[in-house]
Amino acid sequence: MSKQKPQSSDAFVTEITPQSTDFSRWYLDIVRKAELADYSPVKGCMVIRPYGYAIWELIQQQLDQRFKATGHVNAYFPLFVPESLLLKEADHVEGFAPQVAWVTKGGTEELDERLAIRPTSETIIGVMYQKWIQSWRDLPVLINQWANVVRWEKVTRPFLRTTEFLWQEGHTAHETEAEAEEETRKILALYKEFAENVLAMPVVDGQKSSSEKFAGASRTYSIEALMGDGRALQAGTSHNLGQNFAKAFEIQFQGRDKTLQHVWTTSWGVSTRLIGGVIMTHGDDSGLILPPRVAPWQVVIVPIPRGNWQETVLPKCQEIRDQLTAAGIRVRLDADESQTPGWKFAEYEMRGVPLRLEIGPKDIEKASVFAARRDTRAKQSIPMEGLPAAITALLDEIQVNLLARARQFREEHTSTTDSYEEFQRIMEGRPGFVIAPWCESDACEAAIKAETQATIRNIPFGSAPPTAPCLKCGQPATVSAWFAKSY
RNA sequence: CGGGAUGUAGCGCAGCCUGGUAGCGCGCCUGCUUGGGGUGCAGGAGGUCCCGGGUUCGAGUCCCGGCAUCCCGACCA
Repeated sequence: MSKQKPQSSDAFVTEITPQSTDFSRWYLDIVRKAELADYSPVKGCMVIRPYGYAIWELIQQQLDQRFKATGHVNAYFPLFVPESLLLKEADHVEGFAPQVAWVTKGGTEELDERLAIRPTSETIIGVMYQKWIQSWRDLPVLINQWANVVRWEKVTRPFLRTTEFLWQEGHTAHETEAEAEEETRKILALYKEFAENVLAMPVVDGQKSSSEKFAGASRTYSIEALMGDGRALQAGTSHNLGQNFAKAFEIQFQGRDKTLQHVWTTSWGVSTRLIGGVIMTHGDDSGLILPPRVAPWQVVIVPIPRGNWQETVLPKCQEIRDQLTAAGIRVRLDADESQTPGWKFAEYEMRGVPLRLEIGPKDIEKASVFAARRDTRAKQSIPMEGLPAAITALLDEIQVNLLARARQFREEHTSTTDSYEEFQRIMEGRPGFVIAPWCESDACEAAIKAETQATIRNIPFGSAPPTAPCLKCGQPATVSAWFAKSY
C-alpha cells in the first residue's frame, strides 16, 4: 500500500509532554491519558483503572503460572500485623518502622495493642510457619500470596511508588541454608526471565550492597532495569533471610539427625511498579507501547466507514475479530461511528496497542487487511487468508523487537570507568548504568551517593573481579558494581 | 519531612494584583456533513471556582487554617 500520507509528527501528541521536554511529566501524562491510573483523594494512593488493571492481571496470570510450575502454592494472610510481632526481628522493625501505618482503634474503642497495616508479611507469616512446621518432612514450605501492602512514603508517583500497592510476596522455608539460597536464586532467575520475555524489559541480576539489603535479610538479590531517561528501576527482589526470622519466630523442626533446628527462609516480590517499568522502558512521545504479552488489546481493528460499510466492511471486521479471538489473540473491534479513523489511530497508539488493523472497501476488494505496528510504525498489507497465523507471528516479532530495542538502549547507556571524575561527569544528564570498581565499604558507597546521587543498583552475578582500585577511595576493589541514579 | 509552585466545567487554561451577574479552547449532547492519520458547520448542555473559617453590603479574587498534586532536596519497592 502506498496510500500512506506524510506524517506530521506533532499532530497527535499535543496533549502529551514530549519525553525530551520533561520525562517525568511525560510519564504522568501517559498514566492519566492512557487511563492506567488516576489520583484518589487519599495522599499517595492511586486508583488503578480498568485498562491499567488489565495489564496487572496479565502480569499476575503469567507470573502465577511460573510460580505454580516451580512448586509454589497461593495462600492469604491477614492485612493486620500486631505490633508485638513486628518488633520481633530487630533489623526488620528498624527498617520498616518509619513507613508503617497503624490502626489504633476498632470502632470507637482504643485497641490494647495497635495493629500495623502490613508493609510486608514476613512477621505474620513467621508466626504461622512456627505453628505449621515441626519436622523436616514438613519442608520445604513454598507459599506465595497476592496482596496489597502499605508503606507510608514521603514522595509518591503512580505505579513507581504509592502508599498502597499491589504485589506478590513469596515466603518459603527450607531445611538447609543451601536450599534457601537455591530458592532465592531460582526466583530471581524466574523474575529475570519474566521481565525479559513477558515485559520485554531487560534486567541486570545481581546482589544488593549491604546498605540496600532488605531489612532483616542475610542477602538480597535484585533485578534492575533501565528506564528511558537513564535512571534505573529496581524491578524485583529476592531475599535470603537466613535463620533471622526463624530465630525471631522460633520456627524449628526436628531434622533427619533428630536435632532441633531453625528453618532457613526466603522472601521475594514484584509489584505494580512493574507497570511503571513497562511504561518507561518502551513508551514514546505518542504514548504507551505495550509488549503484546501484557497488552489488554493486542490488536485493534479499525473499520474504514465508506458508503454502505455497515453491510460490507463491518461484517468482515466482525468475522476477522472472531477468527483472531479464536486463535487466542486479544482483539478489540472499534466500530464506533462517532470517531473518525484518524482519531482512533492516534488514540490506540497512545494506548500502546501493539498492532492496528485497518479494514476498508479497498482491503476487502483485495482480500487483505492493512496492518500498522506500534513499535516501528511500519505498515503492510496482509492477506486475509491465514490471517490468524500471520498476526500471531507478527505479535511475536513485536515482542522480540521490543526486548532487542530496550537491550540496545541499555547497552548504549551503560559505560565502564575506573575514574571518579569521569564517573561524576557521566552521572550528569541522562546517565544510565556505570560499571565501576568498588571496595565494598559502606563509606565509599555513601560518599558516592551524596556527591553524585548515584547508588549501587547491584553487583551482577559472575562479573569478573576488577583490576583497578576502588572508584572512590583508591583502596583495592573487590567487585565491579553497577551504579545508576534510581527511582 | 524541609524549599518552591499549583488547585476555576471531563481535559488544558484565562480571570485574582486593583472584590461587584464565571469565561475561552478542546471534549460532551442534537442534527447534518465527513471518514484510509485527531473532519467541517450549526445549535445546545454542563460550575460546591479543592475544603473549612475570617474580613466585607458583597469573596473565584483579600486574610488564616487544612487537604491534594507537581518540581527540587533528605527517606524508600
